[in-house]
Amino acid sequence: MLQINFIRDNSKTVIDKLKVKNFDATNIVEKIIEVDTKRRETQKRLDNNLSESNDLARQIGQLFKTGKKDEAEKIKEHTTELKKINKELHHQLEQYKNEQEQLLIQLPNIPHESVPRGDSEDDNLVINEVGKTPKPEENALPHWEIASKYNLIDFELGNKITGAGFPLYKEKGAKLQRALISFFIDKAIEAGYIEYQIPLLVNEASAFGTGQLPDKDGQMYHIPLDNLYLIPTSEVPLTNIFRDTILNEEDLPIKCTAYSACFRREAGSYGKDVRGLNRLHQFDKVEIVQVVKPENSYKVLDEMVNYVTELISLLELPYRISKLCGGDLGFAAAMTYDINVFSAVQNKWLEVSSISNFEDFQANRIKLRFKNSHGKNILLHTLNGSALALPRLIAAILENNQTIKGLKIPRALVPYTGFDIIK
RNA sequence: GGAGAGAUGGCAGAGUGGUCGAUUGCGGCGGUCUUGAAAACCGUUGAGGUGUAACAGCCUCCGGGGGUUCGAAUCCCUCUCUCUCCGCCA
Repeated sequence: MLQINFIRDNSKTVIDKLKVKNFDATNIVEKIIEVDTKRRETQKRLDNNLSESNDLARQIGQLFKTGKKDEAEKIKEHTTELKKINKELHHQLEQYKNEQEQLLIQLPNIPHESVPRGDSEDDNLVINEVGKTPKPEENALPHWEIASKYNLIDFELGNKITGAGFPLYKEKGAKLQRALISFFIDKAIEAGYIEYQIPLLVNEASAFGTGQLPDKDGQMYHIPLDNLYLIPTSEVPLTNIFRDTILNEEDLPIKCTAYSACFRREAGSYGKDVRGLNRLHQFDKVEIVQVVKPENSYKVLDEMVNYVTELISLLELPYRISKLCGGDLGFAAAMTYDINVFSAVQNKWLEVSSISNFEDFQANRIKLRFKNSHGKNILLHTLNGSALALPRLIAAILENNQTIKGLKIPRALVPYTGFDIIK
C-alpha cells in the first residue's frame, strides 16, 4: 500500500510512474486526494468539538463536587447537543477513512525508475545468460516420460488421489526432492538466514498483509469453515511474522528462510504449459525473505539474485536472469528479477525463482517499522525470493542430465541423495 | 464437541464511573557514583491522527464493533481471539 502522505504530495509522479505498469491511476488518485481532504477537514472539526466536550465534562464534574447543580445542568444541555453533532461527524469520518482505504488498496506499488516499459513477459529484459544450453540427444525424453521411466513421479496416482496438478513423488524421485530441500535450507543457513517452520494455513489478516488479498483472491485455496487460506508461498507467514512490529535498528537486516509446500489454484491455466511439472497446484519451495533499512534494499536485491544464481550454478544448470518489465511486474513489487533455467528437451526457459523488492509497500500494509536514531518510526523495506522452487528445477535436471548410463545427479546434491546416478 | 476463565503499554501485572494514557516491577534509554563495569540511586520511556519550517498544542487508542452516562479501561450488548479442564485424537 502506498502512503497517503506520499500520494498527497506527489500525485503526478504516482500517476506517471504507474503508467509503466500499464495502470491508469488518474481517477483513483484524484478521488483519493478528494476523500483525504474531506477526511482531514472532518477530523479537525471532530477534534475541536471533542476538545470542547472534554472541557465541559470536566467543568460539570467540578460543579457537582462543589454542589452547584443548577449550573451543571445548564452546561449539560450544551454537551448533549455537541454529542449529537460529534456522533454524526464520527460516522462521517469512519466513512471517509473506509473510502480512502478502499481506494488505496487498489493502487499497485510504484515501479523503480529503472524498470522498463512493456506489456508482457516478452518485454522483459534479459540481463545475463550463463551456461551452455544443451542440445538433447536424438532419443532424449521430456521430463514427464523420464519420471515414469525411472519410477520417480506418478502423475496418474496424483490424479487418482487428488486431481491434476498434485503429483506423487516416489522412491528416488522423493529422495531427490528431499535432497534439494535440505541442500537449499543448509545453504540459506550458511548465508545467514534463520530457518523457520511455518504454518501452511493463514488467516485473512496475513493474506491481506502480504497483498494476496484482495488482489489474488481466487488464486488461493480457501477453507470457508475456518476462514483460512492455504499459503501460495511461505512468503506469507514469513513476512507476517513482522506484522505490527517496530524493530530496533540493530536488529536489521533480518534474514529468514523456510521450506514449505505451496498451494495455488492456478485458475485459468491450461494446455501445454501445465504438462508434467511445469505448473502444479501443490509444489515445494524454499523461500528467502529479508527485512532491511530502506537505503539498503537495492543492494540486498542484487545480493539475493547472486545468492540464487549461485545455487543454480551448483546444480550445474544453464540459467538466465531477466528484469521484469512494468507490465509483468507484480502488484506489490517495485522491481523483480526472474531466474529461469533451461529445460533441454522442452527447449524452454522455466521460471524457478522470482526475486522482488517491495520497498515499503508491504511494510506499510503490515505496519513494519524500525526506530531510527532520532526516535522516529520508519517503514522498512521487504524483499523475498524463491531459493528455489523445486518442480521446474527437477524438470530441468531430469531433461538435461539424461545419459545412456542413466540420470546424472549434480555433484553438489550427491551428499544429500546418497546416489550419483539414477538407473 | 462440552464446561469455565481471560484479552490493559516491549514484557509481567494493578486498576470497577471523574485530570487514568493509565499504579508498580522488569526491560530499554540518559545521568550520578566508578580507572572501567556491575550494583545502588535519580530521571526518562507507547502508537496513530491532526497540526507546525520544526517544536508546541489538540484528538484518538486499555482485543474489534455498538450502547448507557455530562463523563468509561471501569457498567451493558455483541463479535473475534487466547488460555484451562473434560472428551476425541497424531
